This record gives sequence, structure tokens and C-alpha cells, in this order.
Amino acid sequence: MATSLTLPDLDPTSDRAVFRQIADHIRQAIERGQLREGDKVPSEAQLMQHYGVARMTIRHALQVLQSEGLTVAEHGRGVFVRSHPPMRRLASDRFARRHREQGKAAFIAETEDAGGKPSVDSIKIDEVKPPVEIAERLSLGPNDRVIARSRRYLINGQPVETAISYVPMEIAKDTKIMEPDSGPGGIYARIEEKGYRLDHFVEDIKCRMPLRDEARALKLAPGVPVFHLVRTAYAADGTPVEVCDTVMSGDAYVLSYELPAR
Amino acid sequence: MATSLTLPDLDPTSDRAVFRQIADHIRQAIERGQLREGDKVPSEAQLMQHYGVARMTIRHALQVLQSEGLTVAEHGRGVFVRSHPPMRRLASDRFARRHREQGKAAFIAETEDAGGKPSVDSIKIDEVKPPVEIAERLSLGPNDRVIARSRRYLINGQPVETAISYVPMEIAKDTKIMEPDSGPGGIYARIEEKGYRLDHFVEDIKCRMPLRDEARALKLAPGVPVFHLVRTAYAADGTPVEVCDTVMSGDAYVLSYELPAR
DNA sequence: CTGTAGTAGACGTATGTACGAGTTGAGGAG
DNA sequence: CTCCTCAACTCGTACATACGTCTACTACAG
Repeated sequence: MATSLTLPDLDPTSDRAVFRQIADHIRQAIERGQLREGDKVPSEAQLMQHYGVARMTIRHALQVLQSEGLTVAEHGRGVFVRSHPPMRRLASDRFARRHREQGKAAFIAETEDAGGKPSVDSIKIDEVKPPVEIAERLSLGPNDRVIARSRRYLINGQPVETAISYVPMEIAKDTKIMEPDSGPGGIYARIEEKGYRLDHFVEDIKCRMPLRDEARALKLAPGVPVFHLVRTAYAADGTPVEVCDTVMSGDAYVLSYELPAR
Repeated sequence: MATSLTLPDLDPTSDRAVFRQIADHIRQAIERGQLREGDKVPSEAQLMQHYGVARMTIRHALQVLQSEGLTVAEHGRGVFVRSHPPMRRLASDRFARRHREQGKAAFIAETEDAGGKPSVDSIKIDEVKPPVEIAERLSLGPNDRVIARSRRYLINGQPVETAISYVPMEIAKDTKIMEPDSGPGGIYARIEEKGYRLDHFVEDIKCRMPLRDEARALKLAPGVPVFHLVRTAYAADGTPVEVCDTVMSGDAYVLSYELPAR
């Protein structure tokens, strides 16, 4: 029952559009904690009654909030204040060799430590001609081919990240990199076994709205942006040996990096 | 004149909503390059005619695209394919001492190198009680006070970033940190002069939709997310000496970090 | 007690209408 | 030729209405 949420009335003297005023009221209620995560926003019918406006106007206001990522509408149930999933922190030492040597994939270990149930699905392995940006990063020629390993990561069944790793054929051939289970320590361990000692990674991060496919793959609510992270792994001699292209649900991650001041 | 953009017809057998089909058509035209940055999307009236649907349906489709950040509507002019500003790359060595010693602020130097006209405005300096998250990061007690330096960065007159630096009063007092012009090398140089040798920084990065104030301050188009970056500077003895809270236009930046593999 | 059908309530999609407000360009007044 | 007015076009806001679909709950039949 909508206990006691009291929304202000419209200000007829304001030149601010009615739907914006209504959106402002609800936004303020959320910011002030009068509406909390998971709470039901008054129904369209109730809001129509309260404000004495047409349904389209109410819907317009609600849509503003939804595109701001503040609320989610559930068909047949109502509009709810969005609850934010537990944030996953990615630390900049997550690819340190000491982690790799434990034999467990970083994602699995970290998620279990945080009390979540990790899973991985949609594993797909293809031999392809790499997209140009990938080929550039790997210093490959136009005819070189790569192994592309795609997968999707989930926590408690909720997808949080998709990733595609590209490894030059030259490096991947005759290794478990070409198999769904790449073995203990993951593909970085296999690359090192092949004689490439990993030296450092470079991560390029963008922030943008998801494409349609990405929104579907990550089951993103409207109004949730994504991190688009492209990581290149370099061997000690400076050779790029892998590029990993990942898209992460923006509301599920905090990225954390340590920079030297020297 | 709308030279020759030909949009498909609706698929009456599809159970995909009409406004989504229309949004799909226009999105595809953009993705295929039939509509390029800055191009005008056919007007609502033209689309109504083409598809034979009501105006609200067209507007709904256009709103989908706008919230995806693909288009911008300009009152009285039309709807246009969004043009993306030149991306600014932030490298992870941008706070290296060698840069600091040149005496020029990092933002100014980098922007000029890239051929842009940098500027900074809205500089404000206050002595305040820090927000709790900031106080935690600075290991301050509940009664400690800090100097908060706010400013906004612009490139070619277009705002791209707002930032607030928090420096403990203990460190800031009797230095140029309390003045609008903090002197050559910026506040990090002043902090080091005070005897704190900077050792490293930690940056925590989130990605989200802007708040109303942020959207206004950065003149963000609808559908553009922001980076929210909080950087903590640590002295050699592990003392946190500064926290910088910045919000960056998501479509103006690529963040780049180098991670060791050891 | 259980399962099912019905129903009320909630959001989703779509049509039609009306008027407001910013932009642009053409044509007329000076 | 220049300036101004005005019309046409564009998007913005708002109302009223209708029907579809999903959810949750109730009441009835078995």
C-alpha cells in the first residue's frame, strides 16, 4: 500500500513543462529516500488522479526517469525504483602473475570470494579474420588470422560482461587456446607456456550507451550505460600477443587502477 | 532535400512494435552510413507519410534513438544524427613527475598538443567539511576540514569535465592551494613542496547516466553517459594527500591504463 | 484442498487532435 | 538593396480515447 508518499502539486506559474515537474517530484522523492530501491512508484492511474493530467503526460514523466536509469517499468506490475546490483570492483592487479598461478580463472575466484555464484556461458571459438582495430592492435597484416574466443560472464545468473579474446593463430595453434576449456590459468598461462613472457597490459576504456545486441546480451535495463574495455597484452619484447574486447554492464562495475607518480 | 534515403516498409507480419521497427530502420541507416554524422533525419511529417502511422508513433521511435545517443532533436530545425566530438585520450602516465616538472597543467598542455583550445572556468575555492566518502578516502575524522577546489574544463569552448579536488586543511594551509592560481605544476607540486613525496594514485571509475546538474554543466546531449572518476593521491608513507572527484563527458574521453603483468 | 477460470489493475501500443514555440526563407515594404 | 514581416515547416507539449498484454488475486468448481 502506498503508505504516505505525498507528492507536491504542480506549479501553474512555472514555465517548466508539466511532465518535467512531475518527473522532478518523483526524482526528488527518490533522492530524499522517500522512495527506496525496489519501492513501487504510484501507478499511472494514481498519478493521473493526483495531478489531474492525461495519461500520456504521466507516461512522459515516467519515461524521463526511466531513461535516467532511476526507475524500471514492469509490465502488468508497476513502476519500481531501480535497485543497483552489488558492484564488482576490478582492481588493476587482477592479472598479476601470482593470481594466474593459482590456476583458477580470475573471474571465478573473485566472484566466489565476494559470495556470488559465477558462471560462464555462450563460449564460442572461431578462427576469423580480425576486425581492423583488432588487427592494428595486434600488429597483424591484412591476411593474418586469429582465434576469437567469445564468452559471457554471469553472477548469480545475471549477465554482467561479454568478452571476445583475439589471439594470433601463430600463437594459438597447437594449444588449448583453441579448446573451450583453455586449462589452468587460462589463455595467459598457455601464451606464456608458448614462450611469450607477459610483460604488461594496456586497457582502453570508453563509456557509452549499449547497442541493441549488447543490451540484450547483458539484459540491461533502459538507461544503463556500458564500459567498453579493450585490453592488449604485451610480451616482454613488446609484441602484442592478445587483445580482449569486453563490454561490461555499467552499473555492475567499478574499475580501479593504480598509477605510479614517478 | 532528402536526396534518396529509402527506408523499408513496415513488416505487418512481425510482432515487433511498429515504433521499434521504425527505430530499427533509422538505426540501420545510420549504421550503414546512409545517414552520416550531422545529417538530417527525415522530419516527423515525412516519416508519418512514409509509414502511414500517427505522429506519436514516429515520435516514440525517434525518442528511442535519442535515448540511445544516436540522434539529437533541435527544436524548429529537425532531428540530426549526432556527431561525436574528438575523443581525448587520458594516458595512465599523465601524472608522471616528468610532466609535472614542465610547469604546465596537464590539461592545458595535452589539449594544445592535440590542436584544441583549452580553457578552465567556474573556479571556486571553499573550506568545507568533506562528504563522507571523501573523508574516508583521506582518512580524516568527522571534524577535519578540507579545501575544495572546483573547476570546469573546456575544449574549444565545449565543456568536457568538471572536477573537485579535496586537500586536507593541514596540507593546504599557507600554500597556493588556497588561491585560484595554484602556481606552476599545480597543486601536486605544492603538496610535494610541503614535504609529501607523491608515490602513487588510485583511480576508481564508474560509468553512469549524468545527474541533472551534471548534464547541464557539461552541456550533455540526451543519451550521453559520463565517467565518474575518483582519484586518490598517496604520499610515499601511504598517507592520502588529495582526492579529486571528476565527472567527464562519456563521449569525449578514452581512458587508457597500463597494468604490469608481474 | 486444489486447480482453474475470471477479473481487476497495471503498463504497452497506437490513433487523432490541438496548440505552442523555434527556425528558416521568401516576398514585400521602405 | 536592405530590412522586416509573415508563412511554412519543424519539433515540443498536452489532451482524449481505445485496445492489447501481462500480473496477481479472487472465487468458484471439482
